Formats: sequence, structure tokens, C-alpha cells
Amino acid sequence: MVWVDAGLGLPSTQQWRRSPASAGGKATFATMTTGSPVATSMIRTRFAPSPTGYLHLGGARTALFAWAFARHHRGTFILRIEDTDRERSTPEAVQAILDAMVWLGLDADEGPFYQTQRMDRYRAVLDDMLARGLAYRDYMTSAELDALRNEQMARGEKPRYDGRWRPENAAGRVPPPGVAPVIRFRNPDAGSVAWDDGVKGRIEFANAELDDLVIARSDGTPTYNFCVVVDDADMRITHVIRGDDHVNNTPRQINIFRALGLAPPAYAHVPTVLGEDGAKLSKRHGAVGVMEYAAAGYLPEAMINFLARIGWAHGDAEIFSRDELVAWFDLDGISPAPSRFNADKLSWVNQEHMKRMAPEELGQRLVPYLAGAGLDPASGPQPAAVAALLRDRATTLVAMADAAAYFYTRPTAPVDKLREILTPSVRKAAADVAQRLAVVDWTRDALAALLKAVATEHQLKAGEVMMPVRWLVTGSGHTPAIDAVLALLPRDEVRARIASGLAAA
RNA sequence: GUCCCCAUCGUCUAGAGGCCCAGGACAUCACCCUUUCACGGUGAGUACGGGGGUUCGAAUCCCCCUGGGGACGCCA
Repeated sequence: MVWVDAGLGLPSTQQWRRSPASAGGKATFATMTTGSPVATSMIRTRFAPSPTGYLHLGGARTALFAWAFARHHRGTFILRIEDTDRERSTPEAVQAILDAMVWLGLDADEGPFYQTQRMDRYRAVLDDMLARGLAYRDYMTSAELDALRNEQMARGEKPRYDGRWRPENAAGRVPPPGVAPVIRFRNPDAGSVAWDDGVKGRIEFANAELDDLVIARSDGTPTYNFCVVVDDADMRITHVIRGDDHVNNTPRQINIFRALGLAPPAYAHVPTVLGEDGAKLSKRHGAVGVMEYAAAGYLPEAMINFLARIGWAHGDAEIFSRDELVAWFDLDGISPAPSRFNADKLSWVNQEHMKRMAPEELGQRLVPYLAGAGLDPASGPQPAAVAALLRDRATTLVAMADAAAYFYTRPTAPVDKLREILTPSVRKAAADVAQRLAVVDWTRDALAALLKAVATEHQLKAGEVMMPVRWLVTGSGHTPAIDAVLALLPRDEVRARIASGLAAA
């Protein structure tokens, strides 16, 4: 909560970190991540989503990387909600993002902070910049601006503001009446801005490519690129880890930092997550919201593992825990190239995590999904025992709950199927099984022995007895070993199912 | 159009000049195990986009081309 107070309390520019004169304000990962334990303990990262919808896979992965980096270096992870676009920001979206962060276990040490609660702070910095000549008012209308852009595009140039209202160009010109001005940052004209990106290496932009960007709209509200700088400075962010769609914003932000006399943080731009077809991830790719995967029965630890694994590698490690990720994570393991989402691999990772989890734990995770499938977990065997049996053949908890139905509710006998397999001799064997089930030891081994003995006595193959029993008891042809299934069901229930199945067919 | 970024099997990747006629994983196929379905085991096919350099030697370094992606808003 420290920074809510600090932000609202309007710390002066003088309280900000000063740019080390000799370093030219440049911060590199080399200098910031390889220092002493003291240096690493000061690492501060942030995740700064704009609440215009649910948290999607790409955003989640970015958040994961920023979080893992902070945790690995024993630093601080901050959550900041960038809601300056009041048109598109909603409280529901904020909640959806928070829910997803909680589900994934990406706990923030500070925040969430809301930009809309820091407006006074931004305004103060804006005034300061105006007063110091770092920014100026621009009275160009949007119509004029559009016309300028079209002209430039037609000429094959990059559309950019021409600086006509810079003080030196507008000398003597009177502001047209009725036009509410925007405030533009006065970008340097010459030279270039460069930084050593934590993922992509050195990136350099010529200042000539950059125009004077709008930092406050005509209604006075500050814009994204400006708020980010003020926030990152106020929150003492040392490492900005964000999506690479922000690469183009970085030189502008660095220029604002420098104009303010501040040292910019180190930047690391993580590549986009693409859909399975290689196109930008969007709704038409199906589930792109993190919480949709929670609903579909994926484990958060599997989601973390999978998300980390696309675009990041630690040798050949495929399956790892959250703790291992934290221990191993660093920026140099991030691939600079965009990568595709892969549902098959996610499923595999999920199953691997289910197989490695303690059955008791897995059972507990399964309970809500049983309920979701309309089953009463109290009406059957311990979920842990069911989970232990089913995890080799279910890829999600939803699939597992579906497959567990016959443990918690009596299946309807598939009469056609039963008639097909219940030949006279098989029928006799099944009846024999039902009868001898009344006295057998109710253990998996004893049950298996009984089934085999009956098969032998009736001169049938083991499968010719087990398969019919499987259909009779579970209503399915695909289940775990039938002796193991029977062992989990009550003796009377099993006998009743066999009896009613035989009667129905 | 302009600027920025990227480029190893179908996919995710290992690889930071010789250990690589390229390793792992998912997916695919085959075989084994087997009480069905799975799981597991074994094996197979499949990649350094193209062209120039540098070097005794390049997947690794440089350049060009091509192909992808991103950005160019009073959105974030």
C-alpha cells in the first residue's frame, strides 16, 4: 500500500532516482542483474494490464515472466491496473484479471494500483513539464492531423506530427479560439535512443523517427506512454518486462525519463503468443482466456508450466514445478521469436502434473469438478482413490469427473451392447460371478482371482468374463482394470448392477 | 509505405565456431506390455528458409534476399 499513498501524496520530482550522470541514464541488464545480492534484492518488476477484458494466454505469460523474474531474484512484483481508458475499462475486467492471477498463483507484493487514482499526480508532472519547456500545448485539430497523416502516407513516409506548435515554430501565432489543446512531449530531434533489451539484445531508434507524442488529451487526461513513465518511476520499477508490442513505445518512454532527469529502467520485451495456426491469438482460436482453462479442468501448476515452456527453456526440462521455475528462471532463457500455443502439449503437461500429484491432493482438486458434473462426491468412493485410478486416462479434471460417473451414480445399462456380448455361456458365467461376489474378499487381488477362476471354470478367456462384467457394472467398455473398479464400489451395489443388467438384457 | 523485431523437425525448443551428417518434448506411425481404454517401454520418419561472405572449420559471426510478426492513435 506504500505506493498508493506515495502516488496520491504527490512526491516531488526531486524524490525520484536521479540519473547517474556518467552512465547517461542507461541501465542494462548486465549491470542490474549480475551484481551483488544487495543489488538483486532491489529488483522490482510489474505487470500492468489494462482492464478491457479477461486475462488471455499471452498476458498471463507476460505476467508469469515478470513474476518469476522477481521471485528468482528475491525482488518485488507489483500489479498495476492501467485503466486510463475509461471507455473500455470495466470493474468486471479488473476482477477477472485478479481472479486469474490468484488462480495462477501469481501473487503481487504491492498493488493493485490504479492509474485512475493517480490523476493528480500525473497532472502535477504535466504542469512541471510544461513549466520547464519539456512539453508544450498543441492546438492542431484532429481534422488537420488526419489530413497531415494522409499526405505523408501518400508520399510513402511514416506518418508523424510535424511539430508546428512547438514554441520555436509557433512564435507569434495565436491559438485558434475554441480549440482545446493537447499536450505534447518535446522529443529530441537528433541522435538516437538505444537500450539493451533483456530478450532481444540491443535495439536502437533514431530520434528522427519519433515525433512529439501526445501526453495529455484535449480533455486534460494523461495518456498511456506518459502515465507509464510516471508510474514506473514512482514505483521504482527496475525491470520492465512486457509484451513486445511495446517495443516501439520504449524509445519514447526512455526519452521522457531522460527529459525528467531520471534513469530509465531496464527493459525486456517478451514475444507474442500466437494461435495454433500462427496467427495472432484471438477469440476465433477458441479458449484464449486463462480462466476458461480453469473451468476446463486444467491444473494451475500445469498452466504455469506450459506457459513458461512456450518461449522459454531451461535445457531439456519439460515438466517442472512452480518452485523449480522460480529457481531456474531468468531472462536469457526467453526465446526472442514469437511462438505458438499448442493444445496437445498443454494436455500432456496437465496429465503429467496430475500423475505426479499426491492422490489425496488430486482427489481434492477433483471434488468441485465431480459436483460440476452433477455427481455427489459423498455418494461414492474417496475421490483420491478414484483419481489415482483415472489419472492415467484423463487429460483434464473435467474428463476425469466424466469418467468417474459410474462410481457415483448407477449407469444405465446399454441394453443393445449387453445383448450383443451376453452369449448364453457368458451370461451363465456372469451370473456365477454375481453369486460368488457375495462371499469373496472385497480386495482387488481377490476379485481378480475370482474373475479368472470363473473364466477358467466356464472355459472362457479372462477377457470374456471381465469385459461383460465391465459393461454390466460401469455401462462402459473403457475403464481401468475391472478388478480395481469393483474394489472401489460397494459389494451390494456391484451385485445389484450385474443382476439388473442381466435382467434387462 | 516507413520503422522495429524475428527465423533449427508439423509444433515448443536444446544448441552461444569444432562435442552436431543436429539433442529433447508434444504430435504422428510401428512394435512390445496388456483384462478393454489408457499408462509405460522400444523404435521410425521429419528441421538448421535461400544466397553470398569471414574462418582450417558455421546451425552458431557478418551482409543481402525471402518469409513471418509488431508498430506507426487525443488505445493501452
